[in-house]
Amino acid sequence: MIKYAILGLLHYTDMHGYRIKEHIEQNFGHMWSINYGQIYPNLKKLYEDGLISMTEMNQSGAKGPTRKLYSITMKGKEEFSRWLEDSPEKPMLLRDPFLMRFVFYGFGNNSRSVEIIDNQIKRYENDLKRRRKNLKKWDKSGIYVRLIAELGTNLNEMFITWLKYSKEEILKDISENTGAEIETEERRMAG
Amino acid sequence: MIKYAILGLLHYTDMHGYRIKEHIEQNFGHMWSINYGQIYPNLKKLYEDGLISMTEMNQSGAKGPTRKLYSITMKGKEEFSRWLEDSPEKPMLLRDPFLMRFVFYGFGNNSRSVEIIDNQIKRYENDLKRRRKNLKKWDKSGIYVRLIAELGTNLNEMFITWLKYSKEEILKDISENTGAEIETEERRMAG
DNA sequence: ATCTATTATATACTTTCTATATATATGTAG
DNA sequence: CTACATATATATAGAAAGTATATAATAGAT
Repeated sequence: MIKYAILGLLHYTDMHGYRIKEHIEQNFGHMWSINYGQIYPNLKKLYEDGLISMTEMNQSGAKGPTRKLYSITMKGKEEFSRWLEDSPEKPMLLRDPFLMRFVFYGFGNNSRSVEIIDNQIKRYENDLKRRRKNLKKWDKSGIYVRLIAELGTNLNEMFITWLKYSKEEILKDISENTGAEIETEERRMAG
Repeated sequence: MIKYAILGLLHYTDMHGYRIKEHIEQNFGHMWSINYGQIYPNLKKLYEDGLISMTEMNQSGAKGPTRKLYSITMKGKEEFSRWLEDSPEKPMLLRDPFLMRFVFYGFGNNSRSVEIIDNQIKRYENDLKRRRKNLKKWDKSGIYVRLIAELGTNLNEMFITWLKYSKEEILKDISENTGAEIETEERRMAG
């Protein structure tokens, strides 16, 4: 899929690997993150397959080694279009180390869980602030990019609401079962 | 992370690989999916590291090759607890072949995009129906599992709302720029 | 007696992700 | 003026996650 993300970005303008990462981080960031270890091997493969072309830019005065500027070819555009109009095969995949832990918090220490939830709330409130500030910026990038940005803030808002609700529910649960909680605590200390 | 998911599940009861997959699909399904190719190598590794123990069950009358029943060890429980109380390092990762395409729909055919969006709406409305039907089922599984199930339906609802809103915005945009739309269509036909 | 379905394990392969090495130029602290 | 930090840029090894498929054993249907 990264392959197609790169082909998509090259529709806007020619880019080299480093710039592609910057671009993704600015535009998709906090929803999507990428790594050089994903970009460079993909560029290499795309080049070998003739989906992109390359020219080395021996820019004097610029920092770093010579840039390799990539450009999408006709063949690349064709394959991208085919992919774009395909029905998305696989369902959404949500992978979150916090949520992965959350399901198992019943086997752990309740007060530590509440602590971690508080941190998540802070984190996502900061994210939301930043998102809202940048929201207008996307208006000029076309309707689809704008809508994705709005989805980002919606998701963020929903998640914060759920986190706060969860915290209340957990605190209620703790105060209702104080005896059981002490028992778990003792078991934890013993283990 | 799959490693810890397995260790977590083994807190409930001893299980073999096939059962673990079933369990994950029933409980985390449509939010999380897993594969034998992920389970068996992980079980092997966990066993070698002494985090789980294994007994071969030569059950007469049962189908298939002998089951390998795994059980979490003290060492396993300790490592799991350490992980559980850790602060989640990495941010949420959302990977969706539909959304990945969506950002680039500006380079494609608008009516095809609307078609795909309609399919997504149908799909998530079915998901939501199923989720709501199963929601009560999780009440007995403890507060954290229940809350995760509620997050699932919240996410589902939010996404459907956004999809319907997006569709309207796109249709509005199309009717506002009919000239531009015809032009893109012509270009597409020529390419 | 053969075929299909179900239960179960295993592994090769690909893609994605993390970590780190390397090259070059600029700015700055000692 | 040298040494060190910082920014730009490419590259690759290795780990983790995900896909595809092979294999084995048994029950039940044709």
